[in-house]
Amino acid sequence: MAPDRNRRRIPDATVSRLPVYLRILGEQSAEGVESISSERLAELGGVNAAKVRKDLSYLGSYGTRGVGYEVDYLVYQIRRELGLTHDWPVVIVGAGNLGQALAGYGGFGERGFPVAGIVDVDESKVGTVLGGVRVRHIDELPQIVQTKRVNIGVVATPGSAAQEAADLLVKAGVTSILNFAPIVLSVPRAIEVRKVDLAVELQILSYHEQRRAGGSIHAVPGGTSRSATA
Amino acid sequence: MAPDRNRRRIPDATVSRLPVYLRILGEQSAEGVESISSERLAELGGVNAAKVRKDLSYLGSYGTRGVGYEVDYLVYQIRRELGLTHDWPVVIVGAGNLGQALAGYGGFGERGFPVAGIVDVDESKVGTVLGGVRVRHIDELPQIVQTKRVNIGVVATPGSAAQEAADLLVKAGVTSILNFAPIVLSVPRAIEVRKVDLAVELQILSYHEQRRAGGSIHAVPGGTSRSATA
DNA sequence: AGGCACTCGTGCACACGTTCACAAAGCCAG
DNA sequence: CTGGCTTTGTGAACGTGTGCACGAGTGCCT
Ligand SMILES: NC(=O)c1ccc[n+]([C@@H]2O[C@H](COP(=O)([O-])OP(=O)(O)OC[C@H]3O[C@@H](n4cnc5c(N)ncnc54)[C@H](O)[C@@H]3O)[C@@H](O)[C@H]2O)c1
Ligand SMILES: NC(=O)c1ccc[n+]([C@@H]2O[C@H](COP(=O)([O-])OP(=O)(O)OC[C@H]3O[C@@H](n4cnc5c(N)ncnc54)[C@H](O)[C@@H]3O)[C@@H](O)[C@H]2O)c1
Repeated sequence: MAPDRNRRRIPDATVSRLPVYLRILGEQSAEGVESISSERLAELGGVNAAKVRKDLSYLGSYGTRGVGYEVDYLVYQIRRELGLTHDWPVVIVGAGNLGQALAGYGGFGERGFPVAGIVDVDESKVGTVLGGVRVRHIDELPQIVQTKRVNIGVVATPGSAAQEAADLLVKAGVTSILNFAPIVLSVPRAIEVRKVDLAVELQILSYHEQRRAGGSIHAVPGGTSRSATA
Repeated sequence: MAPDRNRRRIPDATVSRLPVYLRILGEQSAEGVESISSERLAELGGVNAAKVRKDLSYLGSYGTRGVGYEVDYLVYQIRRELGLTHDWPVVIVGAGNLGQALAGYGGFGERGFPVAGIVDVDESKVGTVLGGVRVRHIDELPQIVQTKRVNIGVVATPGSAAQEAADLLVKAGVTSILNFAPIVLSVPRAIEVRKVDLAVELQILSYHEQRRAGGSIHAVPGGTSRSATA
């Protein structure tokens, strides 16, 4: 059945850049800019102009040759393609350091991802209020997911509890997971998982630092020439 | 420091997976496992076995055919390649929700990235103690960077202040930046920047959710008749 | 010693992503 | 209407990443 997920597939690399374009276009729109060229958008987004055009071409031919792209219309098209025409409530599992920071961060709701709930096993945390949301016991997870129609879950538990948290999220009906714990989650194939691992990021930076130091161990500050982006 | 330090470059994709292997190997080592095959490591890391072997081959030929890899030795080699043979102190700019969560997170120090300092412009935050580190005024940033030999800076300010924070980090002598603010930083070419943008991650998940619903939800009433003539 | 089972290391083909380069398309001035 | 200028959209070349398939070592068992 429906062997063809018929819609033209947008390359992963492009999907990961569309949110960046979207944010920039939103800012430009707020500043009253009505039209923008791929060149300018590329500059603001720190990418190549041809890449911008190719990325946008996957949405359709929404530019005007010789002129550029109409900002508001492009915002609309990207939002539509990303499924941002309506809110996606999220549920957070784990109300520790990170869960609290996430709950207390207004940027989520603003961008269409309101926190529908936050749950924890720790009784001492249940009942406290974070960012306007009351922490509830993890047993209430299924109920939250169902009544609030939550599709996206966030795992913010220690690594040792992350797989269990993911299992509970899946059982409750969540179909996408954003995982902050430093482990590889095992989930059914149909579940989309994205991982954010700070330790990995730092270790990648470490690799480059180590490599930079290659010849002589001590890095010399200063002396760097500013990149002249206009 | 032989000229041979001119080690062949390791592909980015591999560098980003080495930390994952490292964590798994550490766990295995702690459990008393002495030897591991590429197949098993691939399973634990959620990747393809051939990929594991190819990745590890960039470090040199440290496996034993017919047997596998010696866990502790591999840990040593990966740590060496990633530059994890010594600590890399980091400095955090911005002691808000996120900065506090980061400072209060022990996992950093454990993995070789101790928090050398955390700074903020907000006088009311200066002096408070987070995760054992006292928040200092941003004017003290250069001093922290120099006395603690910090190479890595973390930007955890609002987007509007992130470029300024990055500029100050660079001026203070930092050469790698981990950016949590949702903007594209402009820095000298020599500076390595990595970005962690939660909004982007959520929007990517949104894309897949929207796509999943594709068949049953009619998002576009009548508009844009783009037939699938390819 | 020889054979066998196992697993690494890697050549190769293919998929995916990036960038260049240019014709086509649109706008505007005169 | 024409010519000149700008910018898009995309074919094609190139680079990077992935995964199969298999030769080459290694250890064990008989
Ligand atoms: N805090 C950070 O800055 C940071 C940075 C990088 C990664 N992380 C990762 O994020 C995760 C959370 O970090 P943290 O600092 O918030 O940890 P934390 O220990 O402060 O909080 C974890 C919370 O999860 C709860 N919990 C434990 N088991 C649970 C379960 N089975 N179900 C539901 N809740 C459960 C605990 O009660 C606790 O409140 C960890 O995996 C950590 O590695 C955190
Ligand atoms: N908190 C989260 O869960 C979360 C999630 C995703 C992204 N982010 C991003 O992380 C960044 C920080 O988020 P937050 O929730 O911690 O914000 P926040 O407002 O709680 O904290 C920001 C801190 O930065 C300080 N600051 C402002 N300007 C500064 C400057 N020029 N120099 C030094 N410090 C300065 C402020 O005084 C404040 O303490 C934001 O860019 C946000 O978009 C946060």
